[in-house]
Amino acid sequence: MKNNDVVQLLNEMAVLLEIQGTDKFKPKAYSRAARSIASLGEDIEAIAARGELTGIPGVGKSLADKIDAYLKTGSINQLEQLRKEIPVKVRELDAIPGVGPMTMKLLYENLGITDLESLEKAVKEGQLKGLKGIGQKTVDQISEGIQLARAGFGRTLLANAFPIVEGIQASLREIQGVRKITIAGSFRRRKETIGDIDVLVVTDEAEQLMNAFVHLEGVADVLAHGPTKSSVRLASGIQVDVRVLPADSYGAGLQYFTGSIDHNVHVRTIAQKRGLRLSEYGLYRGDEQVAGREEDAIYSAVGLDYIEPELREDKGEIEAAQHHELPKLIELKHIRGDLHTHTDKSDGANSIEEMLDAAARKSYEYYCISDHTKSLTIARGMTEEQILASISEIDEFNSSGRWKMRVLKGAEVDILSNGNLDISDEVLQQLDVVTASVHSKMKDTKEAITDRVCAAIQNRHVDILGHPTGRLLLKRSEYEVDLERVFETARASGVIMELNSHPERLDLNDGNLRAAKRYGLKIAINTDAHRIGELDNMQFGVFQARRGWLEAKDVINTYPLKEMIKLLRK
DNA sequence: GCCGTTTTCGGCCCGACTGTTTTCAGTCG
Repeated sequence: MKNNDVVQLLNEMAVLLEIQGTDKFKPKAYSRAARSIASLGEDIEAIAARGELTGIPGVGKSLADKIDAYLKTGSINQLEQLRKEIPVKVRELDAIPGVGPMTMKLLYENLGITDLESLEKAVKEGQLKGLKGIGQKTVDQISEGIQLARAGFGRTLLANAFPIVEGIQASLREIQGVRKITIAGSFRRRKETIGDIDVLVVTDEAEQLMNAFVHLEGVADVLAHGPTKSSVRLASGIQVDVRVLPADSYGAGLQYFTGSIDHNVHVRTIAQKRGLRLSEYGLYRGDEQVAGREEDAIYSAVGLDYIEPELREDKGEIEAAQHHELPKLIELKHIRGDLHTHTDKSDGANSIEEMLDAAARKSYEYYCISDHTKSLTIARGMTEEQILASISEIDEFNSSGRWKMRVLKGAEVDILSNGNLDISDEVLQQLDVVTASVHSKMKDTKEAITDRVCAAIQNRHVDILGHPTGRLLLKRSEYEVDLERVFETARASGVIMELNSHPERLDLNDGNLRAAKRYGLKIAINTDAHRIGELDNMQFGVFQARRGWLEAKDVINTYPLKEMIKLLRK
């Protein structure tokens, strides 16, 4: 997927245009488009192929042409031209906190600095001090920033942010005067990875809170320390921002700090058109506060239905809210079972009984055991004989009455490089749920992988396509696959797409879930649990499903057993 | 460069903090 490349190029152009300084708003338009594409989820090449680039918020005719040019030729003329005029390695310098376009311009024009290396040299030789607006503190900040840029402070998996957030909340709660603590930002929007943690606090003792906050255990660096806004970097690298607001502004603050930025800009523009002004302090007509204490009152005062945080990406949710057409999002309580789980019969850590006991504690109505199959030797995949033995075992479990829920017989079969499955049809037809997944040759061409997947899901025994893009967040990008063709084939064959809930997978992602829904496909939210604790990952799948605008009816494992079975292929 | 219950031109969200300044520009979210 080239989405990230396009994002980087547009961001680079935004900075270069800002350095050029001819038009104040053009760079903003480029950044906006970049953000919009960054949060797409869907493959931008697929969108371009449909000729729908201008359907992306913030992308008009001119940017669509540039993106097209990049996808076709690998370069954008205007960008090459800009790079010639201003040979600053924007992407390198932009990674330094506190250094923006104006600083880059100053450094380039006065000292000829174009990259991290030449900047570091200039700092060491003491050339920076004396430049207009640069004092010792700025030099120190840049010096530290160079190290940070080199270290590359990345994003954090949503699941990994949970314990950090809990720790912060517990510490802040102890501080005198604190009345309310809420985590906003991308964490509240349940994005698959988060860049920082935004904490909103209502307190009677703002100064005391901020002093305590910047001295919390684990704080490595204080980036800002004011009476209403402070910012630190933890030793773990993650940045935490705290905002203090009066109780009367709590709802407005929550709305504002939950974002996303594009969602906020859009809502504020609507407020403006109604003669109102919206900030984190409230919604105002002149000096009079119209709303502010409650978040939902902000939305209703500007004519919008309440928008769930997971939808706040300015991807059509505001228009839907105006027309009372928002989806009624799926919730964890709707889930009646898990259709993709492992045991120690393949590469799981727990026995089948241990997994079933744990699943039963979740009051599931059904639960499917789906261990790997033989060609995945690294996972000790099961042979046909072993699967047959496991089928008898599960039959016995079901008749024993030991577990109230129905135990379903399944397998996660391997899609071989020729598109065949590694288990015979005779065995597959005896299973209740067959999930087919790609685990090998992920670097094949797009055409080869797409052919392979499409061939596999046309096998009439396949019910679910497992983790359809194979990505591992922050580790491995998705394999090249034409999802449109896969969705088309799945629709024709009645195959269900998996939303794998593992925090590193969350595959399909939000944008692709929406695309799958457009194709009329049903989704199965599964944990792919390899140990008891991972059964709890179901919540992350549900978060992602919500970001993909899914309702309970779109997800097969929200249906009662009999209806769910009917939704599977015959 | 984008965009439209003020529309195809003329707008473009809003505020906090910092460092370097005597009133503000730059950066960030």
